Amino acid sequence: MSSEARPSDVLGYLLKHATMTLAERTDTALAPLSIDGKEFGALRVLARREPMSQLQVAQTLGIDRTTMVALLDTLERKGIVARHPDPADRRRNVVELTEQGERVVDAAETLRRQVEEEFLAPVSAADGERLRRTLRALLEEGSPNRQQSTAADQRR
Amino acid sequence: MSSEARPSDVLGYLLKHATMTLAERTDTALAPLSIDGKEFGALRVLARREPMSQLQVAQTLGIDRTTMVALLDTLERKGIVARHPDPADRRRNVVELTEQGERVVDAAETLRRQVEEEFLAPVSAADGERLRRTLRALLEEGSPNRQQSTAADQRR
DNA sequence: TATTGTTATACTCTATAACTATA
DNA sequence: TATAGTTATAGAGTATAACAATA
Repeated sequence: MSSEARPSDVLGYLLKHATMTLAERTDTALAPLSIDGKEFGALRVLARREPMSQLQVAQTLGIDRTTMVALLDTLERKGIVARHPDPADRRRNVVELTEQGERVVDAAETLRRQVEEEFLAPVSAADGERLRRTLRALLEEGSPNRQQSTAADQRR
Repeated sequence: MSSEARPSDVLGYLLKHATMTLAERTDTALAPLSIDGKEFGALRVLARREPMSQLQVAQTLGIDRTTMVALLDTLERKGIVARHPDPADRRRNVVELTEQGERVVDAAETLRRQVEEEFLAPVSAADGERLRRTLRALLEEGSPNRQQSTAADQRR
C-alpha cells in the first residue's frame, strides 16, 4: 500500500499550475498590446531573423500549417505581420513583422520579463535561476548530462 | 530595444514543456491500468477520504459538474468507482472507489512516483527537491488561495 | 425557489482532407 | 507529382443552458 501524497507534492500538479498561473498573467500583461501569449510565441520566432515562410514558422512552433493560417490571419488583421509571396518560389508566403509589429514584439518582450520577475518574486533570485536551470536540464533529453541509470533506463 | 531571449530562457516555455513531457510520460505509464493522468487526478481526490458528492469532487478539481458526469461515467464503466444516491439528500450521488478502484489507485500512485523519479533523474536529488519546493512557494504566495479557477468561475 | 445530476448544445482549439496555384 | 497555402470539416475537450428529481 502506498502512502498518501498531498496534491502539492505531486510534481505534475505543481508544474501544471505554475504553467497555468504564469500563462494567465502573461496573457493579462500582453492584453493591452492586443496579443496573447500564443501569438507572442509566434512573433518571437519571426523577430530578429531572416524572413521565414509560413510553413517554416509552423514547423518551428510545432503546430500544423492550417493552424498557422488562422494565427497569421489574426496577426495580419492587427497590422503586426505582413505576408508577401516569395519571388523565388511563389507557392510560399514570406512572413515578416511590420514596423508596428517590431514595436509590439519589443514591448511584449519587456512585459514578459516583468511578469516573470513578479512570478519569481516569492523566491530568491538564486532559486529563480536554479528553477530555470533545472527545467532546462530536464528538457534536454538526449543530452549528456544524465546521471546514473534508473529503472526507467532499463525499460527503454 | 530589448535583447533576444532564446526560447529555452523563457520560463513559460520551460514550464509548459516540462508539464507536457511529464504528463505524457505519466499517461504512458498509467495506460496499463486503463486510466490516464486526468482520471487519476480525480481518483486521488476520492482516495482515503470520506465519500464525496459529484459536485464536491468537481469543485475540488476545479472542473464543471457536467464534465464530472462524463468523467465518472467512464470510471464507473471501468469498475473503478461506484455512484450511490445519498440517503440523506437524494439529489446527491455519493462517489466511492470500488475495491478494484482502490487497487488501481495504489498501483497508479506507485507508477506516478516512478515516473517522477525518472523525470528528475537528469538532475541531482537536491535539485529535484529544490524544484518542488520552489514551485510550491510560487503557487502558495503567487496565487493566494486560487485553486484552479476557470473562466467560468470568474464569470459567476 | 434552489440545488444536484443529467442531457443537449455550443464553443474553442487543433488536426485531417480536399482544393488551388505553383513548382 | 509534389509542395505551400487555403478552406471545409471533424474531433477532442470543456463549457453553458435547459430539464428532472429532490430539497
